[in-house]
Amino acid sequence: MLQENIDMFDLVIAEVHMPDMDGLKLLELVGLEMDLPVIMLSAHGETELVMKAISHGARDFLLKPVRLEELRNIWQHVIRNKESQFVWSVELHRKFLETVNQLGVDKAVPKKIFDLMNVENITREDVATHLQAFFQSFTL
DNA sequence: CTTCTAATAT
DNA sequence: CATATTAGAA
Repeated sequence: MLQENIDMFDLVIAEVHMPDMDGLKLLELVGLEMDLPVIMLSAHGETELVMKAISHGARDFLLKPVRLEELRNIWQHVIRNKESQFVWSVELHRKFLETVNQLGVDKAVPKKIFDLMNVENITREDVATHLQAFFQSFTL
């Protein structure tokens, strides 16, 4: 599945002990052929095993039973690295300001600014957040 | 149902 | 601090 559809996966969580393929081998394969974080899973926390997994490139090592919280944390880390954080360059901010002025401060609402700016890789939410921060800094 | 916005989380 | 996410209002 991985080899056919890399794009569909963000994260691999693999049991160390598997019927046919050794979890460590999978780890090596994935690490070698694709750029996916792999998390190893096992019922036993033998130091040797854990260290082996880590040194083979595992991002983390989970012990069964896995608590929901751990899973949550890991997922969030993966997401965070995956989607780079939006950054307001000086030019972008300039454009933003122009647009706001053009609309009139009272009529400047995220959707309108967003539509008018017409910038790639930007979302309405990005604009909304920036607008919020902008007003906030203004009232300081 | 979409969008806004204050509050809150990261 | 800057940006992201959420909740509840509009």
